[in-house]
Amino acid sequence: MTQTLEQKINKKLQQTFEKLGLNPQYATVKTSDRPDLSDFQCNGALALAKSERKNPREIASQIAAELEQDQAFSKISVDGPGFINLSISDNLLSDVMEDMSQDERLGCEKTDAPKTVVLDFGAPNVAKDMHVGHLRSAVIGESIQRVERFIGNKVISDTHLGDWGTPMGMIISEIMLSHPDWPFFDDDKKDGFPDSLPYTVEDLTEIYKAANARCKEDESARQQARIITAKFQDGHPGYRALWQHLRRISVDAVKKNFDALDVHFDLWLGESDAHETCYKILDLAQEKGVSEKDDGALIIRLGESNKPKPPVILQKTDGGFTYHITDIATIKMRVDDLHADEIIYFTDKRQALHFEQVFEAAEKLGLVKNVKLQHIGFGTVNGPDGKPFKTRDGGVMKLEALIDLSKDKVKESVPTAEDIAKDFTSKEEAQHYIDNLVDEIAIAAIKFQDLKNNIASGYIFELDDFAKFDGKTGPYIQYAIARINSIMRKAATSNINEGKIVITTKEERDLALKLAQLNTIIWRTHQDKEPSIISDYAYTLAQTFSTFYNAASIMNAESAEVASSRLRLARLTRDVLKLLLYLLPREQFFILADTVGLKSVIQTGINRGIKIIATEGVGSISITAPRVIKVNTSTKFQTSKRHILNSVDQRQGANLNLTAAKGLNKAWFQIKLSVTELSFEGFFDLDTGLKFQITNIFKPSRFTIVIRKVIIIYLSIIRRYHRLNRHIGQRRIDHTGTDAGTKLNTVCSGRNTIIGSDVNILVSHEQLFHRPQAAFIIAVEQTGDIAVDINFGTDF
RNA sequence: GCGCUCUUAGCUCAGCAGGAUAGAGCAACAGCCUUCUAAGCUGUGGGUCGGGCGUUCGAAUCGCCCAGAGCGCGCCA
Repeated sequence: MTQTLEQKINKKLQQTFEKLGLNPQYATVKTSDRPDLSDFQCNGALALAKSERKNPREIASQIAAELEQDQAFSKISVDGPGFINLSISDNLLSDVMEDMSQDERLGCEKTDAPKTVVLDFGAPNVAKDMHVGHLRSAVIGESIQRVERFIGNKVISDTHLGDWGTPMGMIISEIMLSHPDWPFFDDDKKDGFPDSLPYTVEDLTEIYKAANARCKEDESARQQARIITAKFQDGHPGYRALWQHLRRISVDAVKKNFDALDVHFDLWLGESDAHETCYKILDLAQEKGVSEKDDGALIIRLGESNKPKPPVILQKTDGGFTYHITDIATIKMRVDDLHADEIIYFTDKRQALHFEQVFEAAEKLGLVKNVKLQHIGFGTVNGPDGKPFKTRDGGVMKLEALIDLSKDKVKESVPTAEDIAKDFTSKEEAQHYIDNLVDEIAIAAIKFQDLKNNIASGYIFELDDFAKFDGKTGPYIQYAIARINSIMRKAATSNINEGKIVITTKEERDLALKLAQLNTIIWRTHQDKEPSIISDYAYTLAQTFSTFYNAASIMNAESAEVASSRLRLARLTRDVLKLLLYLLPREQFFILADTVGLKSVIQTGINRGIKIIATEGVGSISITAPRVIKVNTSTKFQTSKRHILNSVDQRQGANLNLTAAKGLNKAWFQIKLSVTELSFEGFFDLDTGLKFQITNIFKPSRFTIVIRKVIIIYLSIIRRYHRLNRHIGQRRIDHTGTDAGTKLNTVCSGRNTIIGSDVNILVSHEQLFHRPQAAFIIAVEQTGDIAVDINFGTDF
């Protein structure tokens, strides 16, 4: 078993503490809050100062002096009120990295006392649509399931179906109304019931809705449902047979849903399975003398007498069982049959009181002697108004509706099947590809939203933001993996091999230190049952890697040793990131990671907005136009001295008109084009690529037009072309319309300045992917009105 | 009425077994493509951590009070 860095340091510290006769309880380090001062810090001296009645700095100095002898530390200092700042030597760090990179478990500890952990999450109801709450429960539960398994616990996950209550009676009653002749409803029939039902899960939800509506307005229907519920729970053969079908149809559908989310259960038990045990609970309550009759119901009183809690109701006045007793019975079963050491529930935090009651009652019944019960409550998924996400008409947001909503959002930024048809053998195939893509992006994005925030706090579902690929998102993490994969591919072809890790730069050091935190992170996630710890770490690790990646080349390092070392570090980073994504669980993104070429272009061309920034004069106030302008349309702008006056939403053709107001001496338009976005607006011709054209600048003799960066774009494209070995985009630059009176505006002179009024560039789609942003700066000096038309399209 | 949770940058959120200069992402602004995927990197601006009192050498973090928001409270699950 390899030791993690933190463990190694703690061990050294403990020895020192013991040697000095100090309580080793405080001999722990944590990652430094001040990375400028040290790698790790120990606050033990501050804590000890109180009990030892000594000056904390004195204790700290004593410890520091002792540690000085150890070669493992490169720097030890006592700062502030008594922090011990420790920096470790590069040798130790590289040793730890070596261990980690050769360990299958990436240096992560496995528990030496495996426990049986029962996880209760998902909790769908038969014949009811799943809603966003189920989604959170499932995603969070699945993540914890994977973490627990990874650290070596035995996990039994149970979805705990809602398959037993009054809703069942309501549905049976509703079906009875429309098919009274069905054999299920023959009270005397004992067996030989039909072995299938002509219903789909959609039918069932419709039936439930109808039943619900009926019961809401009609007391006799309600009464009828209650009677049927009682008979059904009591074992009425026909109702039971019908119910079996209902349950199966629902479970099949729910399984499909969960599979799509990559959520899996060991057991599909439900409330029904606890029914028999409920009677045992009643006996047990009697035996322990903790229950009493109150208002006709059998209850257990909870809380202190001066501070009572709402009681648990074991049995209703009509003799029916409540979900209190069902949950208590389920605990008993999990303890007796599954030998659970821990039972963890993942539900909406609004159920916190319910579980408090159930746990306390279970305690009183003597069921929790050898088991730890825990309820992890999560916050609600909220809409833009900060309140629980509802459908437009105020109903509960269904899971499928949410996914559809997300898909629609994703579709906005993904090309249509027609756009990519040429890359596939048939249109159907293209459509299929796009549909899958939209599915995956949408679901992955939803899951990411669920896991990136602290689970207890709920979050606002930002439909506009969630499909973005920038910043703290899943794709960011994945992108780091993609880059590493790319490096490794290249390394393999250029015969560069991994080698011993040596620390030569700050960036390497930072990355290594970050990697060394893995074990702590996973164990903290286990302890807190908080997947966002992993998600957060994955993000910062990817960030640290990006900095490392940008700071120095891996393939072209100063020496072969450094290259080999960096390669190993990169590979280790990738392995860690993959593990983290697995634990989150977000494998979907891997589809993105290793793809190159057109499919990548499509997959990644999401939300690349077109920015239009018009700047007035030099050093003046910047004016920002509406952020995203779709260029299948024309948007008209007028600039004044301070701001754009109008953004007229008259869009036609592929023109973008910029108009400066009268009386301006100088006007600048800086137009940033996001090329991939264009490509998805129908101007993406797979054969000819995309053309930009800047044309029709009025009164060319009267002002200067400088366009720069165009050539830079072009050059970059050439480079990409050679590397990708794909067909080159053509390029044509015309200088028509330039006249002798044109003068160069030095302010924006670049090395590739073109003076002209017409520029055509043709770019191919592969290149667009790699060069998604192009910028033109058009500087205009004039006295009258200016208008610049920019055409985007393939047909000029 | 009783109870639970929350309030940190313009927005969405981290940080909370007390610790040294409160962090990210988005948005804004300025740079960076002849170099391993620019979905990126570097930098700038932006906060009296809802308010008050207390405990402490030291409080976003612990306690009390107040304000605001949300949620839950015996026969629905």
